[in-house]
Amino acid sequence: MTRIVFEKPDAVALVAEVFRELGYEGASMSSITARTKLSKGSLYHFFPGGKEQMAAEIMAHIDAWFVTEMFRPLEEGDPRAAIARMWETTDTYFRSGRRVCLIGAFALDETRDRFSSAIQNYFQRWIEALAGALTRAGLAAAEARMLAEEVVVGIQGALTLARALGDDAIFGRTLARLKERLGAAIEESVPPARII
Amino acid sequence: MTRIVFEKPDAVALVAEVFRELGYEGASMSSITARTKLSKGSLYHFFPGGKEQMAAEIMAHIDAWFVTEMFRPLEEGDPRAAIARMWETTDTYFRSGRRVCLIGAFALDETRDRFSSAIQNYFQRWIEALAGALTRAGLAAAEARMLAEEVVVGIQGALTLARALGDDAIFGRTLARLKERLGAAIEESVPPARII
DNA sequence: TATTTTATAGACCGATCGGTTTAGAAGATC
DNA sequence: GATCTTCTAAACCGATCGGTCTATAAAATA
Repeated sequence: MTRIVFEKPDAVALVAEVFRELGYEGASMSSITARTKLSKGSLYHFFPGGKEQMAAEIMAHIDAWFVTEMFRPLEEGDPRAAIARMWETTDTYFRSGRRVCLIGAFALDETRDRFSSAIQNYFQRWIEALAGALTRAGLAAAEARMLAEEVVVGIQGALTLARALGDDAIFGRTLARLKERLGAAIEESVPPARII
Repeated sequence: MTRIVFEKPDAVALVAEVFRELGYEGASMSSITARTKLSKGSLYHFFPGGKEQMAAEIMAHIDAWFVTEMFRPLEEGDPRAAIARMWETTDTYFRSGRRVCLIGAFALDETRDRFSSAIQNYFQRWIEALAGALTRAGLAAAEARMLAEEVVVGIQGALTLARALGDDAIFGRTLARLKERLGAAIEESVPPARII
């Protein structure tokens, strides 16, 4: 028999796609083995805690990726550059609306109760990181916070509607609209010194 | 033994709440019987087609409700009044963000493939009905369409984030923001005759 | 090359899955 | 009140569930 060998990071990524497509409850062990080609033996070798551990590690992996690629730049880097990068990262990560947000999907059913703190942390950090960047770009804290919330809400909503309507274009339009709105808000708030 | 008697409309509503909480795959027959107090006998009497029929009838029921309470008024009634009513209906129906959108949740995993046309119709009609009302209120068709899309996207995103953050307040804030934006757009487009 | 560790394949387990059937209670019709 | 239809309760079904276990192949270490 032909034996296929996997490394754990690959296993995490492969299983993640199955959860993304089928949801936590919808992803049965047999569907995971069928779609990833990982046998049950391999899966339980990498994830002795079973489905729950798989989901937990996947979420941690996604979170870590967003932290380095998006959150930390927003928190620490040049705000305008980091925001520009955020639009690209978002569009690329979600494959222009064709890929659902696993963490957002987990939030909707009772799967949320299993992973509530991971889910909460992810969205909270996204909103706060973006709000921080907007504040450093010159916006008032309250306005920055509201706009950051609007952006993350818009991204999640657009992902839902892109799937619901079977039309990715809505994701691109939403991203463009949000980008413009943020750009306009930053423009308006340029410090007086530069206007005079 | 005490026998509990149900009528079908009640059965639909009760089962709907279970799907809402657990998702389509997460809602097992045993969890449905446990939460609704409907026995398997009753459930298969009302829904001989099993889970799939339950979900289909629930979606049809939700759709019909939205048609009479929201879509038709937007399509046919006074646009400003219908839009005002829409904000109230939305807030009430989704219990200020504590209740998820079942149709939106179904859109995210492969449950979508079972009910794709019902899901698509629901969101398409919402967007088009609202765009129609905005057009009749004086907006250009393209702007109306964009704003309508923004509103439905915002509502869906806010529902996701309300659950994810465990904070209903975001739903109210989003609704208020969208309401204000729509109001401003309508104000701006009052016909010249009324300005002069 | 011998030994040990790591990872894979798949049979196997009890529990639960969605769904069916049967017996009979409650409601409706006469 | 007899009859018929509607509806409920729960035992029951094969299939699938998530998870365990064993044998062994491959890789790493010696």
